[in-house]
Amino acid sequence: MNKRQVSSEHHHFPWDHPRFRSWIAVARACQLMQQTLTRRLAHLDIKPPHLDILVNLYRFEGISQQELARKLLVGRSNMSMLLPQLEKRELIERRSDARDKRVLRLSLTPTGRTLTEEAMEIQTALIEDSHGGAPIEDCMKIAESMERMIAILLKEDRELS
Amino acid sequence: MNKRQVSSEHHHFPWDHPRFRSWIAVARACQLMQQTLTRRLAHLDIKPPHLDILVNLYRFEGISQQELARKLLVGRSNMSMLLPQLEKRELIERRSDARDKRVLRLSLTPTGRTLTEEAMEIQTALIEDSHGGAPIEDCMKIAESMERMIAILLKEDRELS
DNA sequence: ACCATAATGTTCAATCATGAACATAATTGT
DNA sequence: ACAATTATGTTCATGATTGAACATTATGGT
Repeated sequence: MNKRQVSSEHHHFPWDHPRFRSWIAVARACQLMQQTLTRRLAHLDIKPPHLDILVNLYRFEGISQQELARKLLVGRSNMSMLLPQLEKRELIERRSDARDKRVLRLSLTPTGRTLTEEAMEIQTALIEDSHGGAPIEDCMKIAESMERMIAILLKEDRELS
Repeated sequence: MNKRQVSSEHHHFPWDHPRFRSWIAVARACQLMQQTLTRRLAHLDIKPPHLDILVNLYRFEGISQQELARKLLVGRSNMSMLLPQLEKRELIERRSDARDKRVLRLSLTPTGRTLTEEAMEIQTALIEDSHGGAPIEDCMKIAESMERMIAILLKEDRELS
């Protein structure tokens, strides 16, 4: 059915659109995934936002707070609130850059690295579990679709700044 | 040992797993979608959580707060916080059920209905935009995958209650 | 009928995320 | 060189979400 026809008809509801239904499913799956991950991480005393940070520090040693915030699609102020907590727990370190005195370079402590590895195991296991043995090719196609969407949405983002 | 070392059979880092990368993409897409939707709804003075509520009231007239919370995968207390706001703005009504004096039956006011229709247009348009003309069949496959995941995760949910 | 249990909704304190306003440091244009 | 602009990080007030404790009402077992 044609998009234009659909949107000009009288008796159609958003939830009758395949794209709409599909997107609702994606959103609900994300929500559930977050909640389940929160439960499974509870015994490590970290939450999904912390894990996101730790994984990125694991991957990109020496990243700045700004870069980190951009990768995570959150505000800088969010990092300013969360990172000192992780620093107090001695999971991460913040050292100021000699060249640019504005930036703080982030890295994991040995303790933080160990914790991150444990947490990543949990996350990976959850992702495997929740996929229930679905074929890898499906995953790849989903990833493609999502990355296209991300590109489109980021473009809109940048256009209004 | 080289961090970047990856065998074709065994993935050493989470981000080398197709499922992991795919899931990260899904999560980021959701995040961006929420942020964009928040911006596009701003002039109506509602946010995505409010829209979720309104759409469900549009669809399921007379639903209770408990049922609504279950559909939205949020806590009952969340509804107790948000619904009075919408009621004060005269977008919804809450009438107590005669048969069961515990439950409050929810419905949209005419104003609320109109606002909901406007907001749903915006949401539908955003979903269409962000998909960038991807084929409907891809959407359907994604929906299937997500619904399978939702089923699996809900099962785990119920098992520990 | 009666007591125990479950279901529904509210309140409250705690936590998370955000944007605006701010301070400091770097960069650019002239 | 210097003023204007941009970039980085912090602080603060605000709003969203949660879970626990609570009050009220239904339901079930005896």
